[in-house]
Amino acid sequence: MKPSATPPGLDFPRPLVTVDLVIFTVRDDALKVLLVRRPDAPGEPFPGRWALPGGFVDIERDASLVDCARRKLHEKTGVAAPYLEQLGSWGGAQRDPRGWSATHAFFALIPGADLAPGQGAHAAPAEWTEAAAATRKRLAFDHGEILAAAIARLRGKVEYTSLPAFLLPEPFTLPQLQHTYEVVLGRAVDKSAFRKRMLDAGFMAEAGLLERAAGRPAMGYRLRDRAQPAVFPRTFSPRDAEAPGA
Amino acid sequence: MKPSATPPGLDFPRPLVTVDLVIFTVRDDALKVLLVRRPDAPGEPFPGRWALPGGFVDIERDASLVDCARRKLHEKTGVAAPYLEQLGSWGGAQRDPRGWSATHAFFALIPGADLAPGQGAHAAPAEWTEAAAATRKRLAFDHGEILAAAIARLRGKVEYTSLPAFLLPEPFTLPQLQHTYEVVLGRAVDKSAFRKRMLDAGFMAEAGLLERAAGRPAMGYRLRDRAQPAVFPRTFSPRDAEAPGA
DNA sequence: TAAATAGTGTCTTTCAGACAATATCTC
DNA sequence: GAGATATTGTCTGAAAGACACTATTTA
Repeated sequence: MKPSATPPGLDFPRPLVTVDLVIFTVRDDALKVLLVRRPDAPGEPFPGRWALPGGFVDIERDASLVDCARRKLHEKTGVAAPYLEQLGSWGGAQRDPRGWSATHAFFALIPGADLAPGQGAHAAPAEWTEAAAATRKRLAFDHGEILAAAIARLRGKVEYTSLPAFLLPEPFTLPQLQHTYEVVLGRAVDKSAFRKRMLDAGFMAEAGLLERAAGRPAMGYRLRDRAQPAVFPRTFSPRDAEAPGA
Repeated sequence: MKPSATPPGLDFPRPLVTVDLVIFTVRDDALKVLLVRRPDAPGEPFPGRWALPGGFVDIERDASLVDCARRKLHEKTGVAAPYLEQLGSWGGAQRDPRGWSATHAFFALIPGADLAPGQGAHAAPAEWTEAAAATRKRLAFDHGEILAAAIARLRGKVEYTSLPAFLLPEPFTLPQLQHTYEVVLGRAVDKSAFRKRMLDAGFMAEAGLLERAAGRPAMGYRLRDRAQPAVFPRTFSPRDAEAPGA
């Protein structure tokens, strides 16, 4: 172990350091985000309030910030290797009553099918909340602001990336993917143009025909790269050119 | 003042928290970034190495991370209100020999004309380095990685935003702006298409004709909003669709 | 008038959007 | 065949890229 005495030159107060997660999925035709309840124990800030899942960085266990995020995500959802992207950091004297704190926010996309209702064997009660409804809740800390930034980033990127593909279990069909886009964007997109764009981008590989409940079977696809989304040279509807994340 | 005793439940070791800056400007037809030399004092990590400007968050002085970034930027360059954007955060057990540390990286764009050579009345020797050359130096900490991320973000965003306008002193002309784009992108862009795009985006206001050394005077422009860049619905050259930041 | 730089016009190609038509499955 | 869903084809309009042309200054 390392010596516990603070080296000279470093004996000044340090901020609290946390990692928070905005975990998205699409379920029941709606974009949902995972919220947890703050504990009610005495001394806890924002008791009983809804908050983003997260917590302090454990410098004994976590080798890096991303490791910490991945660990917390796995604890909450049971999902091991989702799409995970850094959203940004928020820090200041006022955001946590326990003192100057800085949080590193990540956002994750997980397939709807990966969510058994009670999954994530963790203590705090968690709930999948519709994104629009979640922004209207008065969340703990500055989590309302972080959530809003995450939704803006997701919506913005969906206009010109293949991000929604990470919200679907594989293999998926083009109509399913289109539906996911429409749910996240909140508007309909043209079928023909959509298919041309997706197929031309070349980020999917065919994975055999999939039977459907009714109608013609659809081609199934898998992602060629589960780590990085494809980027399109144009946004979907030029009429509302919206900003990218960050 | 607040009690100095650590409240119960918070008595675990905390990471070191820093802010680092990637400060860009365009000067002498090149994209440049500000580097500083690490001190040579004993106990200092990476003595004598080049590094990004930055340092520890001072929880007494800095109300927030952005405040801290703005303060350090002003100390180094004398520039008060530049374009400042969060780049991301890097944290882990290995990046600083003094212990588990997390840095919040920002990137700033400042006009070339704002740089008197010796400006920024600060101790450490600082130097404007060509961006490409800076990436080849062996920087302290993980600053090489941070710098690479900043350059990628800048290049990516320049494809579809008005960011280069923040690298010019006002008022500026369209040919000057085009030249700045070309310096950052490292390739020529078509004059006609460029002008159409910039003028249609409507982020500039006319500011009177500017005399030039030779040739016809050019219209001067000012930014309507010095805080936010304009976003174009398409990238410049569809042939290389490149990713946005973050 | 020549040189230099700023600004505009025109043509072509590309491609998203709209929407109609066709294909393939179940019942 | 009817209904449902998947997939493809065709037309059109808007806009970017290429590039030639015009405009306004100084020497």
